[in-house]
Amino acid sequence: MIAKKIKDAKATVGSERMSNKMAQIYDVAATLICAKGYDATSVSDIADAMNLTKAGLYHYIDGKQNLLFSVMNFALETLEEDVIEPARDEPDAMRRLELIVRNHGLIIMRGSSPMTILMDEMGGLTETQQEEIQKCKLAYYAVVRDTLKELKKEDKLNDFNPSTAAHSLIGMILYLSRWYRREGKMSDEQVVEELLKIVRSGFVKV
Amino acid sequence: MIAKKIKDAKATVGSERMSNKMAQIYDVAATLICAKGYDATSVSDIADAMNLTKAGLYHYIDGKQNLLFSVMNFALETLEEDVIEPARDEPDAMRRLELIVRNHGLIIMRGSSPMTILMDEMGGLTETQQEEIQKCKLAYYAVVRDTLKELKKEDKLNDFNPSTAAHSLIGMILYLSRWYRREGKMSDEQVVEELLKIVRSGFVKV
DNA sequence: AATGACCTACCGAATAGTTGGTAAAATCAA
DNA sequence: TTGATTTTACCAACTATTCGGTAGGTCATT
Repeated sequence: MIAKKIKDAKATVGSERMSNKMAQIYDVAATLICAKGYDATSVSDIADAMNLTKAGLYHYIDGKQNLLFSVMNFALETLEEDVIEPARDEPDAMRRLELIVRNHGLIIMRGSSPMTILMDEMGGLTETQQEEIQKCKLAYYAVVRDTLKELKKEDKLNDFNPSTAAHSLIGMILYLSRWYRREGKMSDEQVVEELLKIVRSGFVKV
Repeated sequence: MIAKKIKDAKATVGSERMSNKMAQIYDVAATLICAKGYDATSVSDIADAMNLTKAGLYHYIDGKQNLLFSVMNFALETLEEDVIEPARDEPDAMRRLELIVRNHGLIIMRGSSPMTILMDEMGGLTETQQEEIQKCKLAYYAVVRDTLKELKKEDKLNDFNPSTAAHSLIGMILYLSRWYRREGKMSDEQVVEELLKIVRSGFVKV
């Protein structure tokens, strides 16, 4: 009880409350940008959705472009924590591949708007920012490709060019955001199972 | 008779020149929009690229939005002529599937900017226009799905949900525009072969 | 008194689209 | 064929609006 009070008090004192608000801003911005596109979303739109004026919102952010950059970095953190980290901890290449498909697929189907923005709104960034994000994307792509290469070494992969196969696999996963609807017939778990079937029989030697 | 022929010829020359110019406008617009995005491409940008003033360009188009719509319809015509028509003429489901992957893949890798726009810039359209384009996209998707269903009936398809498989396949193909570079190591034909390998071993029973 | 969390009111730049023209080409009448 | 008329293919200049961003203020909390 006392502990809680202290925690609450501390929360009030600045940084946590601040970062709560920042998180909320990122979330609201991501939702809007994901729905309407970066250029079509004005700073005022975001401010309105936050029940702030534009100038009020500018108290928290330092420009529209940097806000987009932050949202994208948030998406990359999610990707790192929920997909790459678990994959790194899995020594078996086959299970690692399945983990990647499952975790990345679920993130997208559960509607992570930052993740969608990460793919669609690169043009809104500075060239420097683009390069930084691109570097992270390539690192992710490398994880997938290396896993496929490892499978090939174990003779568990069909005779594919691992690079093309990795891109194709990622394309398949990312495209989920364009067609999967939560109101539809299939649950996200069911779709993951279907994807895994394709991966198992398509990429992996039988 | 001769007079009519001459008139027709002249009419043809006139309207052909016109539609040549229109085609050129669509092409230039598509290239710019594909490179920078719809919102970030101003009508003046397109006019400049056409060596016209904005007012001069407006002589040919009736608004930015309708121009985008026309470009997208142009992409759909390409899809119809170069992918769907050839597929319709192929009775064998297996070969039909291969034709789709090959033809659609090649269009994208050879840099059809209208095709990329078709996927990325739906938000720039009226709702009515969006619905019209979406209808065509769904028709294409249905062709792929029905082909997969047919293969399943012939017992040549692994036990997939044809709907999910169709989406995944299309996602794989469309993603080509995001990673394939003509300056890279692989030729478009080579990539097509890789995709077909994935399709053959992944979607089709061995 | 100082700081954080806002707001009102504004600015400069850019943009989609229009108006009112001109010069040349195409069409038509004699 | 020629002269008159209409149409085509443009352009310079302008309007109205929107947008990203800022200056300078208020007010409550600390």
